[in-house]
Amino acid sequence: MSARAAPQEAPSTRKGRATRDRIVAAAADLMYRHGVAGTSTPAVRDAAGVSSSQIYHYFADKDDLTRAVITFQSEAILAHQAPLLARLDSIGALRSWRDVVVDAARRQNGAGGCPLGSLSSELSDEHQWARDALADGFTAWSEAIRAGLAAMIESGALRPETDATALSLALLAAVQGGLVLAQAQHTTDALEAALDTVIAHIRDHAEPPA
Amino acid sequence: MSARAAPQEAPSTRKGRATRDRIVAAAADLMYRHGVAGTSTPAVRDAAGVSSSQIYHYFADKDDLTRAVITFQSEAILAHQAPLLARLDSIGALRSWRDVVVDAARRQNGAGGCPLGSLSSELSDEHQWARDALADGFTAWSEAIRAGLAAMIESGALRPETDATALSLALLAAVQGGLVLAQAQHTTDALEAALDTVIAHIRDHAEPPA
DNA sequence: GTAGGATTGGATAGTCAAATCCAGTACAGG
DNA sequence: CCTGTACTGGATTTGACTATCCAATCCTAC
Repeated sequence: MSARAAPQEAPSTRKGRATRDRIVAAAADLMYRHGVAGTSTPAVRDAAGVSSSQIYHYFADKDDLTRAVITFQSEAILAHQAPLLARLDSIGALRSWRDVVVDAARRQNGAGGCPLGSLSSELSDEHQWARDALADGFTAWSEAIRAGLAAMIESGALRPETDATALSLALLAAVQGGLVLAQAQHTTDALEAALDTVIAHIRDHAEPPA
Repeated sequence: MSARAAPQEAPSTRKGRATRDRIVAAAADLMYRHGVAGTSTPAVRDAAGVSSSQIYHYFADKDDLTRAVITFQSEAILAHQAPLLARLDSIGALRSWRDVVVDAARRQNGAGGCPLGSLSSELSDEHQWARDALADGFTAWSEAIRAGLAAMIESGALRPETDATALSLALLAAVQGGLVLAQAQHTTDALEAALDTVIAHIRDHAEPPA
């Protein structure tokens, strides 16, 4: 019984899982740096140190591997940001989150953009399955931001009537747009301007009157 | 003397110019819908109704054609938005511009994203020449927005100390990020939230006190 | 330890895109 | 008109990539 017909999500042996993970990690790295179309399966094979057949043993085709990469990147971003977003309790904490995002972009001169945003831009129009997976990733991300803002409302750091949903979307859009521009302009100016503007608006409107 | 060695920017005959323009327009359309990597030269050939050799008569290679497409899209966007941006004289005019952007995105359900943003996301990391051309396009765009805001300052619609440069970058980032999210989520919610937040901030801070 | 599925290696079809070649046609200047 | 250059058509070469095949090896359960 080969896995060919329907590659399993989880290989049954420890070694199999390790191989599968290595393939996904290598593919994620290459696709982040060169795009999906710019990443060939031979390149993934070499980077992961496996042979061609492994890839097609664990994944039905390149699309299936790409889907795994989308999931991988969604989880990586959330794992990285969730701790920060879960601890939002003041405008200062929001600014700290801003600094983390800006510093990350600055460290690589804007190169790469957002792992999720880049994939979305390349795949969303073309593949329904990709758009669904990417929309889920973005929704989880904006939801994490929204939850952080909701906690700030709860704690009294923001006014009760604050529209946390709209503001979380505005913040996420600021991140995405700022990163797109950082990629082309090699400056985080736009990213900073966008985030600072939204955060200033939150400060002015959402902070309870002294 | 063939044009092969260094394809001229402008064919000398009327017919040549028409052919070249047809190729660029077809390539721009295909690359907008399917990405650069997803657009083959045979596809461009068929869409433009020319033969393979025409493409390589007018362009050194696919990269050269892509460069022409970037220029084409930059000019198309500016041509479309400049009239609106040149006439900014009030917060209401800014909101009208916002509506045009949002309506355009809504009409296609977010599909396609920004013609310049998509190209940037795909090419900026990989090709220096593309990043330069795209950065120029974004700079011209943000400059047009900045000039509009500057005119509002001039006319007294905004306070003199308003940072038009930062706000123009924030607005452009809001557009780019909102369109990225619209592509994946098939909603203009994030685009609207981001633009509305920045515009609200401008209203609150930049309008002169009554 | 040993049987049988899980995993691995590498060669190889089959497909398609990028770029070139060369022969033929259209057109502008004299 | 006529000559040379601009332009056009389509076959073709070359190379890369996706996906498959099958034999060999490794593990794990018994």
